[in-house]
Amino acid sequence: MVRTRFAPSPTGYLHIGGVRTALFNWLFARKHGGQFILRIDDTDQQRNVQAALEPILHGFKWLGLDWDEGPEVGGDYGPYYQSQRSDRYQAAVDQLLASGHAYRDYAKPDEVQAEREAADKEKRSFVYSRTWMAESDAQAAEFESQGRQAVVRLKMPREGCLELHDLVRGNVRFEWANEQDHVIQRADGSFIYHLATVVDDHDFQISHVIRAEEHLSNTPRQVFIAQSLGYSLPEFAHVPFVAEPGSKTKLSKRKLDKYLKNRDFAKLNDLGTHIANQIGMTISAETFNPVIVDFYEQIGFLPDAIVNYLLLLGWSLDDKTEYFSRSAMIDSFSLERINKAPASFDPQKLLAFQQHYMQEVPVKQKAKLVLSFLQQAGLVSSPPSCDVGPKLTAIVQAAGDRLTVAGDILDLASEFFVADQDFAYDEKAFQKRLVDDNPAVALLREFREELAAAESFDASDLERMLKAFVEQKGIKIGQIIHALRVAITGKSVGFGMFETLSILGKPSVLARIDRTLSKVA
RNA sequence: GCCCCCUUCGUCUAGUGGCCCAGGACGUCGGAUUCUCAGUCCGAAAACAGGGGUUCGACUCCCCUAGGGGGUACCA
Repeated sequence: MVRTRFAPSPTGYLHIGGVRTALFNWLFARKHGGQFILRIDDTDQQRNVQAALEPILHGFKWLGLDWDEGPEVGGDYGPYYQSQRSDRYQAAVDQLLASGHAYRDYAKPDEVQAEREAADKEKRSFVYSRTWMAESDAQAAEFESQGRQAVVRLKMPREGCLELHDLVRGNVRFEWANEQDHVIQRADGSFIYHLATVVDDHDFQISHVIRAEEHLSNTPRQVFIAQSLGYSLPEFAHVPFVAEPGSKTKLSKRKLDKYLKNRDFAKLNDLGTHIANQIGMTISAETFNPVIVDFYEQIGFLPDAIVNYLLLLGWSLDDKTEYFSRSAMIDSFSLERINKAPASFDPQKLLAFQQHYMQEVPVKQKAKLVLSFLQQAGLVSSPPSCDVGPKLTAIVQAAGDRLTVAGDILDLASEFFVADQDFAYDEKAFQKRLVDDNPAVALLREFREELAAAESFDASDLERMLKAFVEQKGIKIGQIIHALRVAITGKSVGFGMFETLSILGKPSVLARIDRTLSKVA
């Protein structure tokens, strides 16, 4: 039975690199009909674990990565919160102590530190002298009488080596002599991650530990713990981390300033803040940026786009397949095809996937996506009045592929939702197309009358009308259409002209032209 | 310092000794379409880190160097 896990710590946000690792775990479990488990790494967290966990669970749900055991769903192997598993960890430590695989160490931190520095000075690798190792209760009592406190350390082998087969890396070899007597329980009784994770993985019967590459070097000590406890070993697969844009350094949420210097990253970030501002979100770079999954939900990305992009960040099926449905990715996923080198996060490619998936969304559904942005921006009331539905459909239809992210609707179509007297003019466009000696102004005046007399405001009828008008005048369509666009939308760019006229409708179009004409005069 | 891992176009990648004077995708540049902007279509430039081996033959195997990254905590 395949059982995989992802262990988020409740930090209040879901990191994009973490999701990628989680995705691989999820995919592998689903592919083999196994379970995907969420375990909460809250050992060093204070209160508010639930509050800090909520956005993370929300992110998983939004992306469609469901878990079989863990918070909210429970399971037979719980508890799934590390903070509730201390008795298990204590039992493991006791067992290790009893079997001689660990010992109480009464060294003071600075004493160990001194040894470390001495080794450093002599250019040899540090190995703890075990000077304050208590081998008997009597010795322990003596150290304690000196006012010393104990930590529990692993009594690591000092010769031989460990050979491991990693499902991504292949065979890896470690010399035991290079390993320290790592601490597994602190002086205050709390437990170190490595101990906890080994115990949990065993208790949860995890079959495959799929985690970030940074844990590769930590694996020997974990193997030592597991073997000393008599556990059978899970398979390991160390996947490369997601790197910074244009770099090989691990992507982190703390180096935002640096990433913002990357053009593409900055562009994505700007898109986000632009939309956030329009919908009145109060944001800070701490909680709202492209490293955090929530960012994408807030500005109207599609989960499928993100998941597909992340899938290909370090994994590929072959030399041509780019788009994967959920079931296709589950079918074709394998650990063996995960790349060994870190892959850097490319905002442009993410956007390209988003564009592709957005193009596939049916108009009805796009209208729904877009509606919430218009409501948040205060352009449409909630609940919307009943004429909004058809109008929205027409707008989304007219927007076509211009809509990449749902939040784009605000730039694309806000003029359709403001009063005729209130839409704003792009002054540059106005100057270019509508200063009073521009011949387009007279044409506009004339065409206004034709529009007023029009019986139909269907896009196709309007197109026929303008073409006839243009032909009759002996001019090119460009000589009036740009002026018309500015006159009714205030902007120099937009949807197809005839769709725009049609969506606005006759009364609005006439009112807007009149308003513009009076501004020209 | 020591240990471990990694290294194909700007980026994501295909490539498991001859199919590769290296294929695809994003991006870039050029062109076409057009009422603008998108989109779409066509085309171009663009990479095997370097050096030694092994082999009839190396992007593919081995060694070295360089570069990058991770670990080395009473962090996870």
